[in-house]
Amino acid sequence: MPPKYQPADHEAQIRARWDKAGAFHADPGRVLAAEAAPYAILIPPPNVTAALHLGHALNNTLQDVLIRARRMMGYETLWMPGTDHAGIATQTVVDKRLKAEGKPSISDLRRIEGGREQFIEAAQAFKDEYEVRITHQLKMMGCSCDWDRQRFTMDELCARAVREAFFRLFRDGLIYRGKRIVNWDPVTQTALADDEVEMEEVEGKFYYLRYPLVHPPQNASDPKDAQEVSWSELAARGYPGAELLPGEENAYLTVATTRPETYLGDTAVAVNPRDPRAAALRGLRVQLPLLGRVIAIVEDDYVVMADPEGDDPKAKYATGFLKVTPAHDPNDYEIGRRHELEQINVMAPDASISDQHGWEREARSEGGKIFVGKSREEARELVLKEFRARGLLEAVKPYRHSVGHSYRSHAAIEPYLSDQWYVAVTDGRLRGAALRAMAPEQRTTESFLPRPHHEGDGELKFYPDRYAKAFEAWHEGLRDWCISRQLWWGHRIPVWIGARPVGGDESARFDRLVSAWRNEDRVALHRLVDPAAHQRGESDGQPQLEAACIRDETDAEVVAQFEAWGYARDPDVLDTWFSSALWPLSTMGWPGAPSAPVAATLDVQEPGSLRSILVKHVGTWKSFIGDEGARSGELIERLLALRDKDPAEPLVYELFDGADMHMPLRALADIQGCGNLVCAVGLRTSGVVRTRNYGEIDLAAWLRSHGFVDASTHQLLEAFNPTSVLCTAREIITLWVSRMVMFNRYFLGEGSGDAARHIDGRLPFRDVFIHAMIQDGTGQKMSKSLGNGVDPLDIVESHGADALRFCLVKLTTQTQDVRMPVDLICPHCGRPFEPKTIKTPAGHVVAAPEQACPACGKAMLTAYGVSQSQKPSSERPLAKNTSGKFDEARNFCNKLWNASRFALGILGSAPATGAMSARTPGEMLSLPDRWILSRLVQTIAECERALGSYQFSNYATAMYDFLWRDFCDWYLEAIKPTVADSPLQRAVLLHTLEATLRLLHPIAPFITESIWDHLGTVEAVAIEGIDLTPAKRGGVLATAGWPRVATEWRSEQVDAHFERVRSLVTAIREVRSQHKVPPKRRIRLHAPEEVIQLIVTTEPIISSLVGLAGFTHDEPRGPSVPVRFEGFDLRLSELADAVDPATEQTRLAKAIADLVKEVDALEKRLGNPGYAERAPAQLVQQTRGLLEAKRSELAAFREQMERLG
RNA sequence: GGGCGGGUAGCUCAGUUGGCUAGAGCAUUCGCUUUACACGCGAGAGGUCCCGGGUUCGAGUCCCGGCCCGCCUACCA
Repeated sequence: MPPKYQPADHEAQIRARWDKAGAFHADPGRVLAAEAAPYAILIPPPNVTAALHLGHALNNTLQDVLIRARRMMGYETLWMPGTDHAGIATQTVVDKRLKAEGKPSISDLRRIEGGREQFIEAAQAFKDEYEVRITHQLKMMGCSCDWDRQRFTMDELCARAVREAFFRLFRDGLIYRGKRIVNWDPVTQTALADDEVEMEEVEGKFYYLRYPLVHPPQNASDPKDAQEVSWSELAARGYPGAELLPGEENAYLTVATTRPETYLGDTAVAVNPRDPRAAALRGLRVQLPLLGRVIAIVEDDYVVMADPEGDDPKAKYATGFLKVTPAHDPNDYEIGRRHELEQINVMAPDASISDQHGWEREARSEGGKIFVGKSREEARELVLKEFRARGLLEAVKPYRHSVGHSYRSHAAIEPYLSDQWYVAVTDGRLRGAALRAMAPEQRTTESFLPRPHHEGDGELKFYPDRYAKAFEAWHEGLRDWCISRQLWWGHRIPVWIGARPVGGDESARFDRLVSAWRNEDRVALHRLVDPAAHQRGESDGQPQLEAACIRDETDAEVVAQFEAWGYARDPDVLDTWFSSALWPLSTMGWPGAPSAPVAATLDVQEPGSLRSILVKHVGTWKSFIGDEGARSGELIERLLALRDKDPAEPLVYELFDGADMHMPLRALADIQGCGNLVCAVGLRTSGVVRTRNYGEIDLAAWLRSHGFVDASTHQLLEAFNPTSVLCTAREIITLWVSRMVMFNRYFLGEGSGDAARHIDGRLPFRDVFIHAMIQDGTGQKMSKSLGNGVDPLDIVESHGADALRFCLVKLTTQTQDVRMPVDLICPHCGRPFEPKTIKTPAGHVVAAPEQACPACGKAMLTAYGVSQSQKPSSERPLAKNTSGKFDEARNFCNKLWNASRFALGILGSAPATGAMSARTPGEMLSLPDRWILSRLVQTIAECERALGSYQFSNYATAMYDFLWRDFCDWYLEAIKPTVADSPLQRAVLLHTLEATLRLLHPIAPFITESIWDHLGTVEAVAIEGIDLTPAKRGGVLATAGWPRVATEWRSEQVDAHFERVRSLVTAIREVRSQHKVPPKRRIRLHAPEEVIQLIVTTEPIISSLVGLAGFTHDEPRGPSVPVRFEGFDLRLSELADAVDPATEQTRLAKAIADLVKEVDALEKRLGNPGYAERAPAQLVQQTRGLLEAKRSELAAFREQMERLG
């Protein structure tokens, strides 16, 4: 073993060994057969938008620690890996990339036939690239995922789950379509969920606009004849203050707004009914300047009354009159609903003023047309200009407020009226299921409390528990979830919209067919009625539009027929979180029945010859063989060729009826008649094979790309759901955790069709662990645009994967977010340095885009530079990152390496004795041996406790202290003189080392595996009560047993005994150091019998640790100095040729000063009358004893001082 | 506005039912090529535990108030 641990020399081969051993592949069969308890974790699927940064490294390291520990503890473990398609994020990135490459981007593709498909292809390629990169990063970090089961949220298995889930929710009335105000991103032109909107403080302005008052016009449709209302008229009506205004002039109301341009869509002015002016205004109207539109004055409690002196900023700025724009403001929309106001949408989807989207009337008039085609910003200026010109702009005041921005395009959100799909998450079947799931002790409100003896209820627990509050509060204020997105990249909504045929044969045929299909659950139909509109009674007289949700989009018969009736598929896709919410179900094969019988049937010819079996639900024969040249057509062609023509016959395949998986279908008529076909393929090989017709292919990977899954996939749900824990960051609690709980419980529940009788199913996971966020060195969130994110691979390169992991684990305390100051590594000379920073326009502090190496002076680019679209070159390469934060962990790994190297040197050179006694009682062991075993027992307990309560930092700290402070500093040093001649000591050494490697393996898998490999041949005497079970698969430590050491080895007596040795050694070392005794000089100890006994019984430990030439009862003859130990006066002699009295005086003075302080404090404590009375007697006794000891020590030192003169 | 978290050594952070002298890593001082490790070994120095009250025999820890910092959430009248 080399004297330094170089991670790069080991990590690759260790990964290969794990891979070869199949160490991480989960076998649901063992769980179902009750051979092992399950322990499962679902990876929070990273977005394929970008490579992973340190935050992901933290997230995944913690999961790996948990899963590796449980694997060693004997659980059947599954860590399900995968990635997320991240709809809007990926679409934006891909679009940007297309633009940068000069290829047609979305705006171009929208205009051409097949543009959508073309874009999806580009996105798919992008996804493939990043999926590979992300997977590589995870593997480099040592993540022990079940890589054979890796999923993607848009792969066929997941897509099937999405369609099924949508269908069931739709059928059960939990999905509806409605015209609502949504958060509209005018740049990407899609609706966003509330949580995709970021609030940003902006310096805005309040504009005060005057709206003239008029009498209701005679002819409502022609407002030109509206009569003005004068101030004197208003005064006569009792309007307070009107008499002070010029009586003949036209009276007006002043509204305050931050968005003057929306006045174009105003359909009312609202006033609080308690406002003293309200009564006088009853029956009057307001006429919008330029447009001439006459709108009502409505009374609504929502309106805040003006209060210029008040503390409420709203009241302070308010005029008491609120302009109401139902189509462009969510609150106004609600007011509009209450007062049945018209909704006038004045904007196009790109937020420009438009006469094409609901605003026709005045848009073409003289006053209105000047606005058409203007952007929001231009329109605002124009409105202000026109109002100012007419003397209708009363005032402008600066106002600071937050405005929603798209988390992707960063454009200001436009509240926009549009048709969207919603999930009724506020329904008790969904929200209730999530709230009832919460552990009762973490609840603070009384709604939806868990019911006794109800599966899943009360089982969901948050760690740390404060996060339960966020979860609960979110559900209390929940609104229905907008799930449609006007994007291309995502799961397309499986709904066809159209009008049913009216009258005649076709109508009858429709009724007949559709009713049959509904009975078969192949389609569900709803009239497109917005519940809100329905309430208002607006649904009557509307065209009879219907939404048909088709359960299986490959159900060609149904699809073709609906399209023949003129139904068209909804172009929108689903919110990414819809598929994320199904992650616990879709990755485990839901919906689908276990397909275990397939194995027996396929394997009948040569039992045991199949390495793996993959299955796919293919629907009908027609959909399976597909059209000429289609993807599925290629599939069947190759399957046939590989089975029937290839000499190696690498596979067998059969078709089954999904309803009966015991007998394969052989007759063509049976196959063609079956609507629920399952294709099962048995592979005789694994990895890449050479075929006659298709060159070298990895059959398993190829089949997976066609939607085939491992035959055991459908057993996963039974075996591993609920999973054990979900590890994530707090920003996801609401977005994701809640929705997984709702969906898992709903879809695995029973009686879903009927709200009253629905029974919640089980949870997707029982524990939710929320970990810290990693920020950059100045506390800013890591982001791609700031270039302050760190690629974990940079750290793997500079410090090694284990150091990366150990550091992250040690940082994970219960409270703190983590700041990670980052250095650059010069790509020219390899030296690290602290980068120069700059302030971005937005005020962020980042590394300057270009840097010069302080050592070699050459130039380089930073990630921020690249994000500002600078291109790296050979003169200016991209610099990698590193951070001194990881040094501690790297040093720790090196320490472990060297301690092991030392131990192996000893263990390898001396053979185990012939006498391999099976049981070695403790009495035969030396003090340090018994002590290290006692410490080992304590350390194991601490690690287990920490792991069980997700206190990761404590786990790492326990290992650090045990390995470095106990094992290296004391145990190894103590046994050095004796270990070569003691087989027992060597046995303890070996077992302790091995147990340490096992304990540390979950945190530092590479180095422990590497050292374990060297341990293979070493033998030693067995020690009673130490249980180290061998590796289960491929001889790798990752599958070896967690160390079990009998608690009998823990001994407080032994600990105390060894502590005496340690404090004597420390006391003597202190004197040696202060008197500057050369390290090699041997000194002599003069001590009373009790201390001599301690030394004699533990020899040669103390002598060797402090460099004693000898010890004796005798008084020293030459010069000597005193040492205090356990109240005894010891003396050290032969420190030097002459003791320096000045040094000694300084030392004693310091000791005396310290002791005086301590004695004072103790006296004060005991002098307090309450202390003796109220404090526990044992504690008081202890304090008295301590005071005595200190006093005597103090006296002794003073005496020494006097003797010195 | 509401909620949550944090303020402990020069820096980054531990400190789980209140209880012996408040800990670690880095940095720093002194000494050391001690035959596993200088990514090391030995010995030090360094703290009004943000401020002010309170409860208690006893408060870094519990309660109240205040001041800073961060995050989440609400609000575009």
